[in-house]
Amino acid sequence: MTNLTIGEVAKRANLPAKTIRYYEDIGLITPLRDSNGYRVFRESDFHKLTFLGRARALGFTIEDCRTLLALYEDDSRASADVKAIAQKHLTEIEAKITDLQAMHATLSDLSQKCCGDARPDCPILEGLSGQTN
Amino acid sequence: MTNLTIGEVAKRANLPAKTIRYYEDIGLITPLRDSNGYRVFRESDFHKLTFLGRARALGFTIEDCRTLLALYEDDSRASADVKAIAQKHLTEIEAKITDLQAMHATLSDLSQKCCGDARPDCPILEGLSGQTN
DNA sequence: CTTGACCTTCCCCCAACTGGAACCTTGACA
DNA sequence: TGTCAAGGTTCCAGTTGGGGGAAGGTCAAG
Repeated sequence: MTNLTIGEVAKRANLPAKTIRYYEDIGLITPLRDSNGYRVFRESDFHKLTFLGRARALGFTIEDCRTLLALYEDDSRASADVKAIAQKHLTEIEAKITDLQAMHATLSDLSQKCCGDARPDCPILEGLSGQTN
Repeated sequence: MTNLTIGEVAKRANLPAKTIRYYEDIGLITPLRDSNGYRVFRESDFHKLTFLGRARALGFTIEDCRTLLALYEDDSRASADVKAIAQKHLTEIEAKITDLQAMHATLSDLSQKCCGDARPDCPILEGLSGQTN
């Protein structure tokens, strides 16, 4: 249960093996190696991988994940440092949502005006071409 | 007013010159060339660029832009073809918004529980590490 | 002894640009 | 005429976060 191959840890952490190799490549994890060259994943590696999986699923960048992981490992961290990263990310998420909502509003507006039949008249194309009509 | 250099058309279309060169590279526009090798942009090139700028601002992929531009140029198009692309894109935007809202909900939940002071106790890290607490 | 399922490294590919190097052209000014 | 800055040109590399696939090593089962 403690030492896993990449395939086993991939299943348990629910991450592609490719992704795990990539995370080692960029220094997020450092699994041991067996005499045959195979990676050996300890519990601690598995925990880091699940941590990374969740953080990525929440949209944190790899660099944020690196920082969060370091804070996670640091018993003397200040929770303020973690919260600051989370708040910054929340702000970015809000900005993206706002952008997408604006796009959606504009495009659904144009789309509603387009009857979508066999004729060439198209308010969507007119809107894109800049006709104020 | 009709023939522009890349710098001039970049200003008017509000696009970086680099982006315009890239659009030529991938065949979205085909400006003429002067005897000195400089690109020469006609009105029609300018119109295509503003069209592309707007379509990209609405989040359409380059390939969607290529298709939309072809439809724009095609007088015998069916508006249904345009509308189909728009509707598909709207659905994708909606999916992204939903994803981001879910991330936001989870993360703001965790963040609210974190007092964010100098102490190490941090519900955000606990949440990321998978503690059901 | 071979087969199939693993594992390894390596390199290229994706979107949609952006930055920078090295070099050419043009117009203005001394 | 020399030169300088501000344009233009091409080409190459890097970005994010991996994915696809080749070429080859390893291991357990039959």
